[in-house]
Amino acid sequence: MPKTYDSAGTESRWQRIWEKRGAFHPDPKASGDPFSVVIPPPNVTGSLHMGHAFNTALIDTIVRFQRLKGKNVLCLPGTDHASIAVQTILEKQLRKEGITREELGRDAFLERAWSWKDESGGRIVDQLRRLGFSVDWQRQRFTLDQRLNEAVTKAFVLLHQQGLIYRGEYLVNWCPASGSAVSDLEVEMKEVEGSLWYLRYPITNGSACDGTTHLEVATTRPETMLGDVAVAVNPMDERYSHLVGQMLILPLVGRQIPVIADEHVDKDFGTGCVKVTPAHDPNDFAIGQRHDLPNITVMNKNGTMNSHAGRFEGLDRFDARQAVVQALEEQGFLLKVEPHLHSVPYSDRGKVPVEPLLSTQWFVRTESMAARCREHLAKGEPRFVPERWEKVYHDWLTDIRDWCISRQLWWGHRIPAWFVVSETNGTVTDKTPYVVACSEFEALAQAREQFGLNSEISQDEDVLDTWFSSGLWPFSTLGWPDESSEDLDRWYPTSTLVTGFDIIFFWVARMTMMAGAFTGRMPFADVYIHGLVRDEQNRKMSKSAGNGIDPLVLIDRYGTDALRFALVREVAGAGQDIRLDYDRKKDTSITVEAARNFANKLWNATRFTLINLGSESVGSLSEIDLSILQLTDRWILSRLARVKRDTAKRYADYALGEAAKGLYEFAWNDFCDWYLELIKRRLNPLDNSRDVGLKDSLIVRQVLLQVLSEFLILLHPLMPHLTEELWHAITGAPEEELLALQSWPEFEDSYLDDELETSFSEIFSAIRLVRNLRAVAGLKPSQQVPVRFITANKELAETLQMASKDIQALTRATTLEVLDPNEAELKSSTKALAGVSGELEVLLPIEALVDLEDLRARLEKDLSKADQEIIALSKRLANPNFAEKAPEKIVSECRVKLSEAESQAALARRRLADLV
RNA sequence: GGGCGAUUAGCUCAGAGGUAGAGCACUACCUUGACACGGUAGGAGUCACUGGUUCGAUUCCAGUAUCGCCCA
Repeated sequence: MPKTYDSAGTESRWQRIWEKRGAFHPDPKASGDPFSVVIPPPNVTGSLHMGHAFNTALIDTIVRFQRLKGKNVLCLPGTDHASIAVQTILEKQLRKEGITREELGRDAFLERAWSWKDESGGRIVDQLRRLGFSVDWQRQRFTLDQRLNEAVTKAFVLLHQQGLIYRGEYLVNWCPASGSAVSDLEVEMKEVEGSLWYLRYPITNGSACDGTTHLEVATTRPETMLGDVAVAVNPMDERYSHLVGQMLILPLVGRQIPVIADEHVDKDFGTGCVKVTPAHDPNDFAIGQRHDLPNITVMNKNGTMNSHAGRFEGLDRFDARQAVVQALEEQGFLLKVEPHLHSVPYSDRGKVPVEPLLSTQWFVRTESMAARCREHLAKGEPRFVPERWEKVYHDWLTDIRDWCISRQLWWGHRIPAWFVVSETNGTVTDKTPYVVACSEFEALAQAREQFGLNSEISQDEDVLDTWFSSGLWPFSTLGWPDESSEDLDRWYPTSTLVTGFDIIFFWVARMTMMAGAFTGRMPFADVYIHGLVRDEQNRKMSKSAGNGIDPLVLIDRYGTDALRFALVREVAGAGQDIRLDYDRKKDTSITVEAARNFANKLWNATRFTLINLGSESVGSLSEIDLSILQLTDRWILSRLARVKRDTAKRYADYALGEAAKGLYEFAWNDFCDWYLELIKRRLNPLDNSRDVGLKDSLIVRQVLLQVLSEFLILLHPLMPHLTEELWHAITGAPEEELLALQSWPEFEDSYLDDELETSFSEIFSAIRLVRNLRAVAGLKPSQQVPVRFITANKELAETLQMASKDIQALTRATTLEVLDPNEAELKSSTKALAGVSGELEVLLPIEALVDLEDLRARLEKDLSKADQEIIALSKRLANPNFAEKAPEKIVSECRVKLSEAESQAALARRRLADLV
């Protein structure tokens, strides 16, 4: 075994073996309780980023643990077709070639899309493999797969039958960049430095009865004034109430529009008068509905002005703004312009301001679906971890709006609705009736039945929002709507969903709504919500900001396991974001490096074990009599039992960061720093021949093997490749026998020994005290000196006596004595170095000339610390309220501490006095 | 405007009603038969601020400040 761990070779090898063996391809008929997870399907256009690595590390830790616990685990991978993203990429290609998608035609376009997907869409899947993700690749799904496509159609038809899908003309968020409507969730509000233009709208016939000649309106979007149909004021606004009902002349257009009163108008904004443009603003749309106003759309879907804009027709919306303002100014209608900070809705994907646009779209009626989810939630379904996200989910469901699901795109699930075009002279208008069906054949039959045998039908051109299919993911991937699917029967509802808080609305809530509607159950029992990975400056990583960190770079440098461990270890806090330190110039991360070092530490601990195991089989611990174990062995077994119990609980409770930290601590501190050092004496053949014996040498090897191999199982969910490699190295198991498929070592209460653990921490303190003294005295590590412990505490003395050989070995003591103060009195003659800790005093009776100043300073510091503690503790004990009201346990603890501090102070004083 | 979260060692973060912990960084010593991606020892913090509850608050409560996020 080489001295350092090579992650790259090991990782790719085990990934190959796992997959070749179908290790993670479960049989629905197999035994074990089902445990299932569907992964958040990454976008096929994407490449692996830190968010995927993080999410994967968490999911894989959970599912690998459950697999070890004997569950019948399915972890199902897949990708999402990402309508807008794919279409954007393809249209960019087409633009380069100088053609439009319309010229190419739908079928040819889709053909290209599929070949693009086949070539480039697999990249992210291969990258997920490099994370060692234990998913069932044989069950991999894509949202546009034939079966999933059928599921989407079925879902649409069912919802339509239930009256939960409707078609209607509403103001939607129009993304001019992608040429499609988008849902409310795909719109991001951005604070933008804009302007507030004050416009003068003249009153008809020159003036009103009070002589008012015009009204001033303030607007952030002057170009939309071409579509104004009214000016609204607050009914309580005394400045204007007498003008309500008066007509105004719309500048540039000349249309007469009324002054109306609407209580949603804010008296304090601008002038208190707002122009009403129902076809271009959501608030205005609502006002228009209330007052039965017409809607005048002045823009085309590509963001240019239409014929209603008169002479501005054809101008882009931003150019039109300039032109309209200029015209208003020239004609004296512009009063002033003020800088104004306001929120502008931007399209998530297109990165351009969305345009509220009146158009006919398909919507999902969400209220009843959301209500059903709220009912489930009241019963704790699903359970959110951490809990606080439940409120976020609940509040969104409570104040939910209908969901616009149609997209004017081609790549996606085509809406299964057919217009009966024969009813409207062969064209599709808003009035054209339609039928919804699972196939064109059924649609035609329906149309004939309803509209006569000569009916002609034509399918809606639009596709569905990608999230519509993602909403079905937990059950469509398992075979729904085929209710006889074995997978569905076995693994639905799924156990846990693991995802970032940023898609609770987009995805989690949509899945629960869809699942409620189609399966009557919530799609997962638990939702584990994690934070986002942020960069070294705490910024959210994003493609557009260009601050993403490529996980593959870190994997190449430190290994997958190191990256996984680092990410999980950072996540102890409840759903907080994690910040990854990353040096962009050097492509390094200290956090991941630390995890890599941990891997190397384990590699070497295993190397040590192998060197000492020898070639012959040592057998397993269960074959030997536990009572003949040495205390050191019982101690490490107790520590192991504890970490076994704690880790199982932490994995199961999604306290993954704590699990990682606990394992790290056990491995590095308990196992490597103490246990391995303690047993070296017993493993060493020279010592064996003297006083330890062959039998003990065999036992210690068995314990060593047992502890390490069990520990490797505990760590396996976090560092799967390394543990698989090391486990094979020490057990000699054949390649086909995988650690990933072993059983979790169950916690055994009988191994836990609190008293023994306490004793060992006393022993360790004593060892540290000696080492500290040696360091202070400047003794060379190689220099061996006698050590004398003095304590009045009999139990402590016994403990130290019991471990004297170990202490001697670890402190390089030539001899070791444990004395009580009286005995010590008799023996103390020579000058000695002295140290004090609690009730324990240590003397190194050496003649060596050392600078005693350091020692004095140290003792003085100990003394003042003890004195301070004495003051604080006696003050507290002197308070009658404390003795009365504090729990007895605390009070007695306090007394014990006081007496310890007093003895420490006394010892330190005596030693100081000796140091003349 | 409403809501949520954060504020603890130089950095990144844990923590719990009883005088603060880890990793990294730092200092000194050490190539000792697993490991220098290592070992041993060490230094380092008014737990953001102000009040309240309590025998006792860094921890619970209220408010303030700063930062971040979500919703409108």
